[in-house]
Amino acid sequence: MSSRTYDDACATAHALDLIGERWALLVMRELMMGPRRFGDLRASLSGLSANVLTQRLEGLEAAGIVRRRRLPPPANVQTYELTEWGLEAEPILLTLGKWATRSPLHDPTLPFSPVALMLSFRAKFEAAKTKGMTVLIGFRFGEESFAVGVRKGVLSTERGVAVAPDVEVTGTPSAMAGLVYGKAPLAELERQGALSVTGDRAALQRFADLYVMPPKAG
Amino acid sequence: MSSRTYDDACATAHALDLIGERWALLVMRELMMGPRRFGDLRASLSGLSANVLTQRLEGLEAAGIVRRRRLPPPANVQTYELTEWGLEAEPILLTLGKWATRSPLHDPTLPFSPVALMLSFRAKFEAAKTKGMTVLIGFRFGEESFAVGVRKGVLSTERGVAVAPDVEVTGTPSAMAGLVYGKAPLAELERQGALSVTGDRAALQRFADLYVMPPKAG
DNA sequence: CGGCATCCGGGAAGATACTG
DNA sequence: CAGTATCTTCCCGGATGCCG
Repeated sequence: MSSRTYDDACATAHALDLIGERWALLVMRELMMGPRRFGDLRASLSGLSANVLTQRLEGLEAAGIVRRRRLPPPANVQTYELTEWGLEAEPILLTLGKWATRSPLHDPTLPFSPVALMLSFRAKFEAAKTKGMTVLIGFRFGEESFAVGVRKGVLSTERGVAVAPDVEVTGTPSAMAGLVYGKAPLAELERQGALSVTGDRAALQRFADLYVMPPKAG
Repeated sequence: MSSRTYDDACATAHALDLIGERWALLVMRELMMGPRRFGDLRASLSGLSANVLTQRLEGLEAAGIVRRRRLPPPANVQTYELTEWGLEAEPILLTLGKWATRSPLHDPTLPFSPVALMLSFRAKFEAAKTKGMTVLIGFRFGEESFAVGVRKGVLSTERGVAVAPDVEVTGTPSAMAGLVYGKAPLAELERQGALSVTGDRAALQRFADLYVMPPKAG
């Protein structure tokens, strides 16, 4: 792929040859919840310029991590999606995220993409904390909707509108992260208009209470 | 750290801000089995030039991942070691390695550092396969020695000379990888002089048989 | 507008030489 | 041995423009 290789038989080094270039893993992150279009990726990754995105998609496609698909007419648009093997890279993203949560330099006030929020739910989920909890939450972040459920100690996160959810939340991923990770009071977030909630607020709060932040390092 | 940041609240993106620069994760890899000196790192990471290594060590130190320690006289040399939090990054390396093992482009004939071999043992170890096996192996790769043991379904890998091992192996990490991952016949490797073994060859073979390669992707 | 070339400035990476 | 200084090369990031 990249001409600048590590020339190292270690599989970890080879992984970095494949996906160690700037933006590559974040492009993969945005594809983790399903296919996306060129413009979607560009919109979710501010700072990534079009030419670099083109290069990354080419590289990832050549490596067998991303596949491009042209939808049949009348849609006739091109989408990018992860291959099966590309999807298997999810633990890499989750492990990186879990580790960096302890960084003293981490600034949670920066922009937060919807997909990143969903993956963070997966990364920090602990089945042992659910105690038989069952809940289905519908999220709406602008145009993007997600259904998040907990059932029998298993977390499910899917793109799409939730059917008959216990509670529906509209707002920004940042505000939702403030509730879950920053432990901001739900009533306060609603009062500010950062989140608007319809349905079972207590269920949403129970979901947020599943998550606790590890102590900072150093 | 790096002035070129992703400006993204996602913890995964922040991780890449911290350790996403070229060579950073491989420097951390070489520190995973204990403190090392500047020259050790350079020797293990061919292609990494001194100025870049200096920059990475400075950056990792500023981020709280690496600590530099000056040994007291008469040694009086400087060593670099991972902080506690830096050590916690090990799952990142293992996850990357496990994923990349399925890459069709992976070339296992390239140079292989001793530490990389030890970490690969950890990454691909499966307790369920050990079936009560107990074995202690001493490895010697040039100046570097390691003790690798399996006991009660737990793998231990430490730097240093093994005491009363079942079997001792001298050779290169690549040759050992050929035995374990390439399933090269031990007798053949010995005949070629790639490995020299004293002690219980069957125990070494049983250890190698713990490992199976997953199918390539694509 | 989506996708992808092209050009350019700045900065990081890579090789070499040099210093205590 | 452990870095530092310098120079070159190449990648990244931004802008522009071309086509469907």
